[in-house]
Amino acid sequence: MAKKTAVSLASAAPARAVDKIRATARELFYRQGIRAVGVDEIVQRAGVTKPSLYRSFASKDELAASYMRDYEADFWTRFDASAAAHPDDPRRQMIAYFEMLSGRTRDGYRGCGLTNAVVEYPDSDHPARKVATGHKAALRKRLRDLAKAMGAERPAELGDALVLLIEGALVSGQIFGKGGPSAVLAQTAQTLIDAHVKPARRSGK
Amino acid sequence: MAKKTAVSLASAAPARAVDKIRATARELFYRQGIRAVGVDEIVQRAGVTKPSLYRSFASKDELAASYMRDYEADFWTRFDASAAAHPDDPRRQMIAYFEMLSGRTRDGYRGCGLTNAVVEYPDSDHPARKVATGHKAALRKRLRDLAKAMGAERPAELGDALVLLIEGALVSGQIFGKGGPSAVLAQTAQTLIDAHVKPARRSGK
DNA sequence: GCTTATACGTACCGAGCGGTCACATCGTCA
DNA sequence: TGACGATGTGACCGCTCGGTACGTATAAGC
Repeated sequence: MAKKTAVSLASAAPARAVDKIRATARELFYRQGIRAVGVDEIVQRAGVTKPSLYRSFASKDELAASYMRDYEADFWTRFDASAAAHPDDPRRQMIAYFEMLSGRTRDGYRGCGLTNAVVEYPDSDHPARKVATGHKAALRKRLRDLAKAMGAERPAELGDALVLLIEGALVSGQIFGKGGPSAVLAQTAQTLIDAHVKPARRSGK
Repeated sequence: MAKKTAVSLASAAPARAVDKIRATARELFYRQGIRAVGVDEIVQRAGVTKPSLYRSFASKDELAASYMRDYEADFWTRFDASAAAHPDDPRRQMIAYFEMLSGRTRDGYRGCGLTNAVVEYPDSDHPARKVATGHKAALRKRLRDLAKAMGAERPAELGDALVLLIEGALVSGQIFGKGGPSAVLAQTAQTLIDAHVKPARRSGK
């Protein structure tokens, strides 16, 4: 009842099988890990059937790769949101991201889906791992560009230091849980930036 | 031939089944991940049989927990070696560890077995995860103590910053491989320590 | 020499895995 | 009305998973 026509009325959920699969796989893969979740569980929780899954995805590995792409898109959405809050101030952009991340990695955080996938699949040929490592390379470049924009003396070094810090926060969140070391995240980033962006023309603080 | 009596002649290898299982499981679990390795593969590569495994370990999960304990012992061996090289100089001890770690996380590094296990097993009841998180808590405390010994103004904060850095290096090593951000590891640690251990009485540099 | 305990192997189990098949059903648009 | 695309049904595949019942070799102890 009341669930009829009007298919393309923007977000008037048609709820296609493939979309339900993506959403469910995403939730289960992220929460429990990719290897730990079977395709049967996915289709059951999604309320669809296995042939529907394999009509849209060539294999479980490809579904995992698709999950990676979706996760990556969300990552950049969050990352860009921090940047958009402070236009023309790369330093504040960076700190804003770390503050957001500090909050995110505190509670029942399960880490970064992309980092977790790299850990789960050491084989560099795995489609999910390829997406994940590609994203990390892009993030590394982005941080280096940001470091350059901040006026760091050696941008590549500051960028890499921030990579280490971010990955550390991502993984420490799920190791230590609530009272974990992520509380010092933003302050630590601040310290590193201060050390690399020396004297003249510091925007924040 | 020549492989008879003399069982307890110290290290005159009797090569018991359980030892071969531990060594093989360790190698496979570390390289491929715990979930990715079946008990059949372990016993086959170890040259033993399944009942031999289950006579020494209650389950695969318990074997994984045993692997965690072995890995942890090796971790502390490496950690203590860095410390022993610079007695009575906590600052140099810490830097020495980071330098060693920077080298380790460069080549075909597969990350920290303990961290990887936490990622693989999000369920906090899993025996392997319990060992791993227990170890990480001990490491955190150890770093805090070291920060205190260095004379840090806020030891807990420096300790936690170093936790983030270490975990970041551990996981970045397997994400980025050879040219990864671990190259800046020791320098970054130095920067953080310098910022926390303020003016008077700095040993190194 | 016979027993006993220790250490190990052969063969097997039920269940779940990822993946596929032929066919039935439903709603949509022409 | 008829054809089409998307989905569900239910059965099935070969394989691998973690785990076990039971038989066998060996070396020490009396």
